[in-house]
Amino acid sequence: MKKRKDLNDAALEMIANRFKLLSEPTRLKILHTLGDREMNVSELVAATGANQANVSKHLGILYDAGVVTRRKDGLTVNYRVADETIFELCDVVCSRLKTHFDLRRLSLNQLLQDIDPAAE
Amino acid sequence: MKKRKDLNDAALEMIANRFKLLSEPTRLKILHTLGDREMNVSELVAATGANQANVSKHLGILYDAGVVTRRKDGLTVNYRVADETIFELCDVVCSRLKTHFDLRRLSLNQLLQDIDPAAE
DNA sequence: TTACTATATAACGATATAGTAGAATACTGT
DNA sequence: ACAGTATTCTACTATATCGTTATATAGTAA
Repeated sequence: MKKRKDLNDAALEMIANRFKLLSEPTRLKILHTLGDREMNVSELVAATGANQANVSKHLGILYDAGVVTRRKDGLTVNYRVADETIFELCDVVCSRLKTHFDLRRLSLNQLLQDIDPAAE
Repeated sequence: MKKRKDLNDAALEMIANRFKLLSEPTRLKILHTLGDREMNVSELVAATGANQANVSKHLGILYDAGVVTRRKDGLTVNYRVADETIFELCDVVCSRLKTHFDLRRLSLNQLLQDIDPAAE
């Protein structure tokens, strides 16, 4: 009983950690810049406009979490997204945000029409 | 072009904020305790074992983000999950974690068998 | 070896936020 | 009005982490 509770808490913590990975704009930008391609750090720095050390740090975090793979090739290190569910998660959030905004826009239009039915 | 980049950055930030909501174990616990029911703060405090002020604070955060609705009834305040995509997101993460562990278990079994084929 | 490049790491300041204790608010019943 | 209860709000501490600068490491080429 206590054990089960602990297990659940541990599971919740793992799930939370997964979400925390995606809760930073810079990391999301790196992941979406990567897409399904393989890119090295310099390319990611150029594409994202972020600081090199910062990009490297975030890539390290993503690598430790198993979200990206790393392939060393001479001087450069190539990264690639290893966990496709990342994009699935982002899609769900995007859809949700979109419908949210659509609903708000509808409400706004309704409000505007209530205020001045003649206007278009 | 610059405008589009800014827009994208804004979008990424909104998505990141959405994930940040789910990146705290206590909030996840509250949401999963709620499920599809309506519960008041005291019930959530009892069910989660968290501090009352803490539960209230997290509920406020979730309310501001539109994840839960709030219905006042006399002394108590009843909360309910308003954004079902939350559970969809958690499901995706859970599946991912499960397959991850399954793969690790398979690798481990393979390793054990490689070491000692006679053992079962 | 020396110079150069790509990446990772260390150390630091700034910021954000979780959790908590206590005060303040809102409602109910007497 | 008064007492009691449910909830929120207000500081406050502790911790985590982002971004940055400077440095270290690893590979390449001369």
